[in-house]
Amino acid sequence: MKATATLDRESAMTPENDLATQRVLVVDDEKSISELITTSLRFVGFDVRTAASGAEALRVAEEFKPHALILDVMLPDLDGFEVCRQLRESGQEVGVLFLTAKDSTDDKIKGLTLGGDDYVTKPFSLEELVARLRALLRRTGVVVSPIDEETIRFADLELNEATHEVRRAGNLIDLSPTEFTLLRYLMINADRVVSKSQILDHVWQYDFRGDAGIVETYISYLRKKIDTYQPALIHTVRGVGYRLRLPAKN
Amino acid sequence: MKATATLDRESAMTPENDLATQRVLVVDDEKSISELITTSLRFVGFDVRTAASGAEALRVAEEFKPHALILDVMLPDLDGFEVCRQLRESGQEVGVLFLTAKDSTDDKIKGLTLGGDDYVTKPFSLEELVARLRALLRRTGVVVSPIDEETIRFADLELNEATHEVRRAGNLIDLSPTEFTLLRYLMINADRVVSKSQILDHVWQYDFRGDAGIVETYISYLRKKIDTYQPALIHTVRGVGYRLRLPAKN
DNA sequence: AGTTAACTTTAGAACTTCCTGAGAGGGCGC
DNA sequence: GCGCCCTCTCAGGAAGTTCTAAAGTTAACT
Repeated sequence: MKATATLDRESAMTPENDLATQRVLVVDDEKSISELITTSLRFVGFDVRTAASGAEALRVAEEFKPHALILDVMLPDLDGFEVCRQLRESGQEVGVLFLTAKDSTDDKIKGLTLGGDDYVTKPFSLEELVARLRALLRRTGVVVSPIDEETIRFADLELNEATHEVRRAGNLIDLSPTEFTLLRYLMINADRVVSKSQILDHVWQYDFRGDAGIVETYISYLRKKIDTYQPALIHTVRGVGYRLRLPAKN
Repeated sequence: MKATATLDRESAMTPENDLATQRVLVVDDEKSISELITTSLRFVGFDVRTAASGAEALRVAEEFKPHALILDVMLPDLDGFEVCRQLRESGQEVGVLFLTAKDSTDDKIKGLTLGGDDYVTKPFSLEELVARLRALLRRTGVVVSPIDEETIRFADLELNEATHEVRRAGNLIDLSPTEFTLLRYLMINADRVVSKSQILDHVWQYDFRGDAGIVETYISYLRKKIDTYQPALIHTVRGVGYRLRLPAKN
């Protein structure tokens, strides 16, 4: 499931194709987390390896040469920052997306956004993680895939990943973080029906234990903000899910 | 148990089909469930084996090399996720369709829809299960079956799985979930007579306890929606069942 | 032509799903 | 530590769906 890319003539049908595939090393000692991330990233087209400790990460990185690391700050041996430091010292150009606990007040986290790196707090939603990873790779200059634009458009709706701005018919619309992620998910899947449980799985944090009713509430919020314009774009497919679409021809 | 012999179109064996036959391993400790699934999958052309525990699943998988697993999460020994993990660890590329109770809120389920895997909640209808299994095999890149488009067509009827849109002669038709599943079943079996009990077995959830009269009612609903156009496509074969066909006969 | 079984249609009761408003609770910034 | 924004739960009502049951229609067989 890679190579969604337009194949340029030199690389078409050859192993060089794989050169466009971005390599990500996931470092976390919690198996369930690293599996969740790995599966998801593989599906959206990354080449993924994992490591369960700082030492292992350094070992794997040396031969895998990842374009980016997803790196838990809390590791059994070295901490994430130390792994990052040693990696850079050995001359590897690599973007790092740190995973940290929410209550972490570590100063080191600050200032990361000055460099190319970034961090995501646990628990995260998969949509969020993938979006941040892509933004990081974009910043650190690694090749970008076609589905990796900064602005997603559907009809007169625009959503900008970089600025987090959303516009309908040119008018700026203010969305909360959850509303933003939900709208992005709908836009990525424009025209397809997505079920409430798919939405829940992608947009909400992986440890959310409530029921799918929350999705209805947020759809309602979104409609109030974006479907006060004509025509309505968010449609309910009763018993199945929701779908972003233009008024049906006929 | 029901599961009468349903000879769907795609089970007609030709040598080409044979090469493309996909292997599915069904893992469930409830015999009635695993038999129900097995019978159905066999009739739609899959090569099926079963296992009643996690350990057995791993053993069978090793020599059967399935393309996909249908895997109950609740197993007497290892849980479904552990089976999945060990399988992947041993290097087997395999898509997994998990079966879970409706109220299961297991974290591990999350992310499956981003990854290639998927899950179905019990009780399910066989049409649903097969549709999801096919979608999964499509995603994980295993051989593609002949009817593997997102839209199914018959005469001037179109049914799109992704958008859930149904059109007759280009006109959009609004169907309830049950009507949609019933029409899909008729379309998959276009030109072939399907009995009321076959329909009941495939379209309704396996724990439906009512009688086959419901099928007549739903056929009537469908006719009102799709056979108000000429020519009528849904035909009764008295004493046998129903058949989707064009008037041109022989 | 009459009888019977098979099928069709309709009506409506029971149920499910969806929408929305109100409000509790938590976190963050001022 | 106060207020504001955001998240989430819940509950009532509206709308849509499912299913049963009964009455109407057709076909098949004598």
